Amino acid sequence: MKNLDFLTKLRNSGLRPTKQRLKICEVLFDSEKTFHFTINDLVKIIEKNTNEKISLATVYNTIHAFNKKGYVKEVTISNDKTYFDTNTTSHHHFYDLRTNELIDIDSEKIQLKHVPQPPKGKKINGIEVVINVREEI
Amino acid sequence: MKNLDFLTKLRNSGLRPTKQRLKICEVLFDSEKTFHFTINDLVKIIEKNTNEKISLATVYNTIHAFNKKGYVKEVTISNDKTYFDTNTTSHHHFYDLRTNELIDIDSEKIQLKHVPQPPKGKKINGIEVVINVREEI
DNA sequence: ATCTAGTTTAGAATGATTATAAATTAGCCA
DNA sequence: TGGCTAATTTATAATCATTCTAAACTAGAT
Repeated sequence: MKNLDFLTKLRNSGLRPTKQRLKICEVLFDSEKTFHFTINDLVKIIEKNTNEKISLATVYNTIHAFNKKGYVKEVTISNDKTYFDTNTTSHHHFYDLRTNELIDIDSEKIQLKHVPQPPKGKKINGIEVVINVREEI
Repeated sequence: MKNLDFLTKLRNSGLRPTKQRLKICEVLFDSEKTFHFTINDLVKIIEKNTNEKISLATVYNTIHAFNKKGYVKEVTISNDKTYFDTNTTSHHHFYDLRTNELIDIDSEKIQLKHVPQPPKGKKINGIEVVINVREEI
């Protein structure tokens, strides 16, 4: 994706294309592969990349906005840090309990035999499967 | 379960049966049904129940010890609070995104068609399925 | 009854996240 | 283009869950 595209992508979603947001787009979406990150990871990547400071608050704001728009996806894995994923397609994860490493599992690789009936008055909003793993002994 | 049993249960696992730990056992394991709780929930329940203060640190310590022993189970659902479950059997959850309510799903109700191969050198340590739900519109 | 290691405790420290409010900037309009 | 306004960025403070600390207390052994 080109920088121009990020500009229109942002505009189209009602977000002003600021220098900071364009940089964040570049880091997140100009990569061959999708990846997982924390807010802190992202700040470090950007600052190393640009030699400029970016405010933590800006990164929080932007990532939350992107999450709402569906440009990134929050992954609920750990209770002490929030991870995000640039892979927004439906998929699942291996999670290494030792190293906190997250590894994608393609959606097709996991299928439930039966999807249980949701509680009365509630509608299913998504299914998350996490397979915890450890290094073999 | 009787108080005497908690005493031996604690002793057998190398935990001294203190007043605080016995009270925590009573609240957690003397219930008809299993339930989900946060540390704060538990402190409130105990203090209402006994009209005495219990230190937050004690509850953290004890629940972590119980978690290690497998007497409670940590549930990874939310990024901002840690939930525990007195149901330590293998099972899964509905999670209401609006109300943060957790509802058990029996293990038999959920089966994977295929369990994917774990990454090289890693061993599967457990599978967690969370079905997110919302109130119907 | 005494001693020691295990526990409890209040309060401080930490670390992620959110709130605040002042300074800056994008986009609009004349 | 210049100026206006609302959106955005920013540093910093505030919040909140959790962990740490070190002093006081207690269970269980001798």
